[in-house]
Amino acid sequence: MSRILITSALPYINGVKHLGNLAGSMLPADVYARAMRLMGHEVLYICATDEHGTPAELAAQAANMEVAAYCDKMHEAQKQAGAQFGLSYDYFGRSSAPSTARLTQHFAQVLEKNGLIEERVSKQVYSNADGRYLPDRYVEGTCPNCGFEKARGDQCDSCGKLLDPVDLIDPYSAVSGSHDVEVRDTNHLYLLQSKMSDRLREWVNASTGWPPLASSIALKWLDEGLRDRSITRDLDWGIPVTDLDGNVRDGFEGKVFYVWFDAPIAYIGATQDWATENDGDWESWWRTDKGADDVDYVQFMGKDNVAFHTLSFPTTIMGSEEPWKLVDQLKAFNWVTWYGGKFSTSQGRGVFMDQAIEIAPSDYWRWYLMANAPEGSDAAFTWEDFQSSVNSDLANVLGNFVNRITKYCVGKFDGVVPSGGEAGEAEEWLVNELSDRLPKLIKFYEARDFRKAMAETRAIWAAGNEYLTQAAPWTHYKTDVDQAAIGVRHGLNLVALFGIIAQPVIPDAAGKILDAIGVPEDRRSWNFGEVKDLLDALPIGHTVAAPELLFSKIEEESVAEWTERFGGGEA
RNA sequence: GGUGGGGUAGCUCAGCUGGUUAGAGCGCAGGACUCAUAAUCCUGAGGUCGGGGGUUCAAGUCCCCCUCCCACUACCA
Repeated sequence: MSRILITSALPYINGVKHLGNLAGSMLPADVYARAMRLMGHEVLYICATDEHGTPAELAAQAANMEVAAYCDKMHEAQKQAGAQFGLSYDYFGRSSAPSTARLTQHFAQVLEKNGLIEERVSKQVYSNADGRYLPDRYVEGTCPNCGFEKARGDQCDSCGKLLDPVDLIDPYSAVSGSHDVEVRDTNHLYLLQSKMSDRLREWVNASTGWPPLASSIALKWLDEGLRDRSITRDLDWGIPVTDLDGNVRDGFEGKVFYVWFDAPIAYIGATQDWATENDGDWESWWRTDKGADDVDYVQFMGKDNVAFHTLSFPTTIMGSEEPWKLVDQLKAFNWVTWYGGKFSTSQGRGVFMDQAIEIAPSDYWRWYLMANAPEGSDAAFTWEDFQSSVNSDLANVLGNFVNRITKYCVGKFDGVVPSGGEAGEAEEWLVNELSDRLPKLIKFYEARDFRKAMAETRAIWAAGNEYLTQAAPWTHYKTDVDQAAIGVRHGLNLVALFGIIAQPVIPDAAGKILDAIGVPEDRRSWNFGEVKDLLDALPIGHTVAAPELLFSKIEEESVAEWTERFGGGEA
């Protein structure tokens, strides 16, 4: 038994997330959380919406809403989408909650006291028409290098050169289009990450079990030299910068913390809110002096978030010199690509969570996205693969197995688990197969190797079909009902086992299977023990039902329709 | 430009510190079975492991060069 703290990278507030976001952090974290719970570990799975920053303000403006109200609305929308996908958060909080604000202000003060934060003056473009400072990417103008007229302040999309917004010719606001912009001096707090380089490198080098993707990105940044980052912005929406008395710091009116400073802190804030609402003890998860030293902390994220989780946030934690829990394991994912390109919110490319749930049950998506998780490299999404995964793995291998044996039992044995029969070669083969595969399945889950865990899950399901072919109860039934009975009995127990191992990834279908077969709640955990006993776990005489059809197949017409509707197949 | 990740059977991908005839799923071909969602099971055909050079008794696996794809490049999250 261990205590495992799990967080998935905070989904940003400006819209319902697409399947790439789901596959890269929330879903694998959920599957892992479920598996660890089944193995008897004490799990706390925390997530939250990331609500601060310029895009939130602009999205609210576009929706013609106040930012706070917009965030309220989108938080609920994301919470609902998560619930529809069965994401089993222990708590789904918000980075805009007071808890995170207090912690953020606390960390900033402690870091400044420790000499890791200092105030500096920088130049920033101010738009008079918009009444706001503009982040680099919201300033557009003519590229000084190639003459492209819609170059962004941070980079020219035409020639690819990195730019500084003050170099743009005839700059204008990308928000309003106004050319009434000017460069102003503005003071900000800087996090002196460079001072932490050595400690961070030592820590990264000492970390084991990180995927190469995570450690290589962290080391790359360290090798290039960490730059000191501004952690405040000229915005209204966010966490105010305060002094020791809790008042707004002098000269920081109209400024707030940068979202990437406070977002990871929301992991802690959300845990506090979980504790408040559930009579829990947040300190035992986050304070190493209050019991968190035995916690195994695992973070899930897309590759774009690695640097923040391996460098920026650890700087905050370590630099505080307070006994906060640091991350132990990171699981970083590549992208799910959409017909050769990226999923894109702005261009409406790809499938979003709310649309996905409309066209297929969550289990279908969960299985497909995990079986094809972008672990080693980017993974291509195609409708044909989705169809093939669902039809072959879920409908044919698992669904049909459950269906064939339960219906046969109902038809020939009145739905009662039969006694009798003697174990032979088929049974020996099955025991060996399961004895070999179940430990591997557990190992893959523990190592967070999702593709392999799914392949193993499928292989175990397939072994059930193979066993039935060998045992052939329908053949024995004609001459020796007892011999047919052992095949049916083991088949039914396999149904139960298949449901049990399916729980982390396809919880809805697994629940239906286990309910139909009558496996009580307290017998659904992953304490496998002797394989022989697993095959006789259901009591003789116990009544089972044939569940409703678990998975209906995805027809060609659906694929065609979705391809048409979502624009899949374009270059 | 820099950095990182990729280029392995028709498709999607495994192949850790180099070592017997390079693997899986899907698809395809043939066969078996008939309990089942025309499902399942068995067998098989398919690869000069992006290209070239090198190290080694031995390289998909290490080194160099070339080439193609993707991501990141820090005030976008």
